[in-house]
Amino acid sequence: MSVPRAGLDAATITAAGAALADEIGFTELTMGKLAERLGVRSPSLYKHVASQDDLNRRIAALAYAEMADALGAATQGRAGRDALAAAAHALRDFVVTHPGRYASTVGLTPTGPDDPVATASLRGLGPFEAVLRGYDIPPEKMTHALRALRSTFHGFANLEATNGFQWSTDVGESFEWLIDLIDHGLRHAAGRE
Amino acid sequence: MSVPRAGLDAATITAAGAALADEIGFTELTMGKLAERLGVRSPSLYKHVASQDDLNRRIAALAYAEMADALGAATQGRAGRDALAAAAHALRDFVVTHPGRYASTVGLTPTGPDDPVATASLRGLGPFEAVLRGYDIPPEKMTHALRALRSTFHGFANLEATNGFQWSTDVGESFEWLIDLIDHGLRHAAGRE
DNA sequence: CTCCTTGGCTAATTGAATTAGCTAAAAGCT
DNA sequence: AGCTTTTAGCTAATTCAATTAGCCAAGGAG
Repeated sequence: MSVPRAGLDAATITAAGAALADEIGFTELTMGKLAERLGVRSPSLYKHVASQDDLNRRIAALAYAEMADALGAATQGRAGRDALAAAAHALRDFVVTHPGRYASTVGLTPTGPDDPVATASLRGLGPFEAVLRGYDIPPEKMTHALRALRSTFHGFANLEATNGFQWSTDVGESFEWLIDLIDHGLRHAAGRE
Repeated sequence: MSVPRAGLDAATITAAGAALADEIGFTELTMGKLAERLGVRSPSLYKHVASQDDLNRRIAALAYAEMADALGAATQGRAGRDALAAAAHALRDFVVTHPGRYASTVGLTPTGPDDPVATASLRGLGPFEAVLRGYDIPPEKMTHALRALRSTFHGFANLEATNGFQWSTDVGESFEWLIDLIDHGLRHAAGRE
């Protein structure tokens, strides 16, 4: 009796896992549910990914890569406050649209410098670096500025994603306000010594 | 044969859980390990807490309360950039000293406005509000400013806690730089219209 | 001293990850 | 086409943590 193969591979599984995580929530993602989604039994997944942790890392790496692309596209041809706002909005959109993917990136400690997660998260910084280039930050301060941008926008995204904001005051407005705050801070930083 | 009771209650269990989470990592915290630490069998814990999720929420609420106390103490009698820096450092210290407690607060969606987690996290904002009072922020912008502070410092703490910073450039220095950035941003916000 | 509530225990259930070992599908080779 | 080898998917079995059921004694109330 011919039963054709499913034709799975790590990339397909990772993509399906990311999609499912977006639908049902990252913490709800399970090998069993993912297998079912792919029309396969859970042990079969282990022919392509080593473990659930491995799967999670692959999803996170994918998410970082997609974020980098989205940020890169959004900031193309823009500079200064314009680029900053575009990057911030692109990141926020990504988190809203792909909550599961985003959650996969939160709280994952890279195992080492060669970990795909580490590499991908580094690559995700590229667009932020491009944004900063428009601010004349002294080169030796670049790292600080980069870290500041990451902290700020990931912090906001994270709070928003977990319902951390309680009152009803418009969150979008707060976001614009935050962009202004950072813009002025960076502009000032460009000036000092 | 008299076997004396352990004399547990929810508060004791929560405290022990928080301490254990700090030691072995929040994700490693398990009902079994916690029970063992308390010299009791795991089903016994269910006489005091409803589930692991319930336990996690209690730990998170405890963590928020402790953070609020630490921030409050640190900012006592300070104002302006001074208060800002004190709050930021206190938060960072807390995260470094109590990684498990901090992790418990990340990614927990409050179940409702009456959720102890929600209440405690709100209470945790008090000190930030006090800091902002030293900046003459227009009252209608206060919410935005509060959200900005939370985003920024939680974002930094989170990245640091998960090894998100890769290069060796001194993280403490980046932290100081970030404080400056926010300080100038807030000062500017106080001025505009 | 007796009754009643309640905290802790053992045994059993459930659900998810993961491993072992089998078989047939693909892919290569002649 | 036939033969061999690799490998993807399957079922069965294991492990481990959460949780529930049901028992019993400890400790407080009268």
